[in-house]
Parts: sequence; structure tokens; C-alpha cells
Amino acid sequence: MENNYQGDLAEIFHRGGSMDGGFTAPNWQFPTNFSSDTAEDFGHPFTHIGDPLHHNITGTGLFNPNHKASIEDTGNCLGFGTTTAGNNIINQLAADHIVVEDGQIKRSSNSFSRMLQISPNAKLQMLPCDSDQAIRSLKGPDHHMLVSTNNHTLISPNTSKVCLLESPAALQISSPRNTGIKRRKSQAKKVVCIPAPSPANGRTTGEVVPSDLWAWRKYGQKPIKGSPHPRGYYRCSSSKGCSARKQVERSRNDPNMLVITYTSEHNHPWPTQRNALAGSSRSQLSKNNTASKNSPNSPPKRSSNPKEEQKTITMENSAPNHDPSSAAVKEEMNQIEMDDPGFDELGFPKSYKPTLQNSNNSSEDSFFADLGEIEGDPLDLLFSQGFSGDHGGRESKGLDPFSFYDMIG
DNA sequence: CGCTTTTGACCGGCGC
DNA sequence: GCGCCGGTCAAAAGCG
Repeated sequence: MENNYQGDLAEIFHRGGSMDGGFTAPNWQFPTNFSSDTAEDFGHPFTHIGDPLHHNITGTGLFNPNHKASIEDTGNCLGFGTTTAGNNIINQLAADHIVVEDGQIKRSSNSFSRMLQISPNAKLQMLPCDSDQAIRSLKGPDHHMLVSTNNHTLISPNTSKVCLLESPAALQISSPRNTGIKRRKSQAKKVVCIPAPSPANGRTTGEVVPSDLWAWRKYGQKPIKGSPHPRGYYRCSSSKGCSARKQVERSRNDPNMLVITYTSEHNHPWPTQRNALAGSSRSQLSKNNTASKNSPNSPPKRSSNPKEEQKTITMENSAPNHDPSSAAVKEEMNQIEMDDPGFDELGFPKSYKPTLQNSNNSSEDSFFADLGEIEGDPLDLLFSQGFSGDHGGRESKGLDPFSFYDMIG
């Protein structure tokens, strides 16, 4: 299903909740039957099935009153989508769900659908802001939205609706500047923003890079002007001749965010075996964990064909309660491991028991409350388990395509 | 031995 | 044309 949802952001906000923060929109649902059988995927496994974090973010974050948004204006991630400057703007709402095009919201279907995009001609207008409020304005012919970075509030002046976002990765826009990355060759890139694992593992350089199932080898690191954080350069080490690359850096605005830029595609299926562990202390991870759930010789069940798996991961896999949040979360977790015995039927680590029937928020669906609970914790869990210094690890362990499972299990 | 990360050098695109 | 800057290369060293 594609482009079957049309409307405008105002409607989203209407659906999303009320101005007073009541957010009584339990019935809001993302378009279902999501499928992204795209040819382009930049090779990272999440693409086929949607970026897990993005889906998490998108599906659950947009209208959660407890949600926060991390707005980055440095070029990679910028904020909440809206139309802007002209008619050919294509904004995409934080994941695979919505595209704002020519003033209309449509379902996204292309490979870039996981990030907000603004055409190169797009111009963002920034409202004057004080140091505390840092309110940005994204203006357009049809929509006008304020984005506050400090209190994580999205405001739709058209509808007077307010949306708070929890996930710092909740909203993303590829800014014009980013699209200009064609600076070096008009190479297609895919930018993903995710919550950054805690850097508190003794490392002073590089980042703790979350695993994305591919095997990456770091081949460079550069300080980036204007950013206190260096950028790491990785290439796929699963297959010689694979041109897939990714860059990892912390957001300069929000150190808690990692900006991962994927370039080129993998020309091979997902790695089915661990790479050699030599040469990096990521082996410590395996030392500590591998024993494990998934031995190198018996990787977790997974289709070697990402697209094959993708088919099973649609919004239709939503939880019985039809709570979109559940769908989103499930989708996310499915991407982590569909069949791992360490996960329950919803894809959560069994050690993690989301409370779908929220207790604090009486409201049945308690949509947003549930979302917040579901959304935040799994990630926290993953990252805290997977990227804390407890594993004695370093970033590279995150590059191990299977470390992810080790961590979780 | 084969893999990794680290890091300085090099190269090339882009803006002035 | 020049300098800046980002991206890549490659040597060195570490690890199992």
C-alpha cells in the first residue's frame, strides 16, 4: 500500500491530540500494510523493513505527549516535517509512513522514505529564538510548524495542536544542506538518527555504534569542523568488493544522538557468519556473551534475503489490540530478531515485558502512554545492555552483526 | 596469521 | 588559483 493516506499535517495533529496535552487520539493509526519493497536499500538491513528506530520513533513518537524531539539543524537531522518553499518539496515524516508532497500527505514508498526529505530548493525559515526556547519554524505554503528543541514540543499554528515527542530520534528531516551532500558526487545517502548509546565506556574516540547486522570495518575517522565529535568512516567488511559504507557521528546538537549515514549498497546478503574477532576488543563482547545464544555457526534464524524478511514485517503485524504503537514497536523489534527465542511474540526481548495495558494511564488504549513505555524502554534496554561499558566493549562490537543478539539475549 | 582499529597523509571537490 | 574540508588510503600496532 502506498500513498493511500492523504491529508495534511494539520490533520495529523488533529488526530494526534488536543492542545491541552490531552492527546486523546487513541484511534490514530499509521497507515497499515506497510511495505517497502524497494530496490534501493543502501544495504543496511533495516531498510528493507524500515529502520527500527525510525519506526519506533515514528509510529510511536509523534503524538506521545511525553515524547521529545531532538531537532538538529546541522544538516543531517533537522526536525519535524512540513512543507516549505514551493511546490516540489518532499518532506517525509520521520520514517516510512508519511510523505508531504505538494501540500498533501502521502504514503511513502521510496527508499528514502525513512527520513524526512526536503528538496534542494527548500528553504527553512527560522524564527527568532531565545537561548532557552530555540524555536524553529518550518514554514510552507500549507503548513507552518514550530519546533522547540528545548521542550521537545511541536506546534502546529494551523491547528493549535501541540505534540511532544519522546524519542530524541523522533523527527528527522534531510535538510537542504544534507541533500547538498551531493557535494562529492551525487551519491545517494541515507541518514539515520538514533539515540546514541552511552559513551561512558572509557572510550575517548569514536562512537559506540549500534549494530545493524552488517559487518563494518572502520577505515577512518575525522574531526568534523563545527562538531566536537569526530566522524567515523566504516565500510562493509562482510564481502570484498562491497561498496557499502556508513559514517557515524554524534549529533553536534544532541550528543545523545548518533547520526549514521549510509552510502552505497551492499552487494551481498547479510553476513551469515561472524567475522574474525581478531584485532579488536569486540572479541571481549563475545567472550562475555557469546557463549551464547547464537553461536557463530548457528546464527539466529533469519532470512538470508532481507527482502524476504521484510515481507513479514509490516504494520499489519500489529498487536491484537490494534494499538498502532504495538505495531510500531513490534515492527521495530522484529527487525532485531523475529525468531529469536529470546524475544516474545511481539519481538520484545523476553527479559523485557512491556506493559501494554498500562496501569498508570487508565485510558484503555492509553495510546501515548503505552507508546512511551514501550518505546523508550526497549531501546534503553538494548543500548544499556548492548553498549554499556559492561561488555568491556568498544564501538566495534557494535559492528558485529551478531553482537546485537548477544547483547539482547 | 588474519583480522581489526588508529591515525597521519593524501586526494579531490567546493567555495571564495 | 588557492585554501579548506571531507573522504579515503595505508602503515603501524593490537588482538585472539
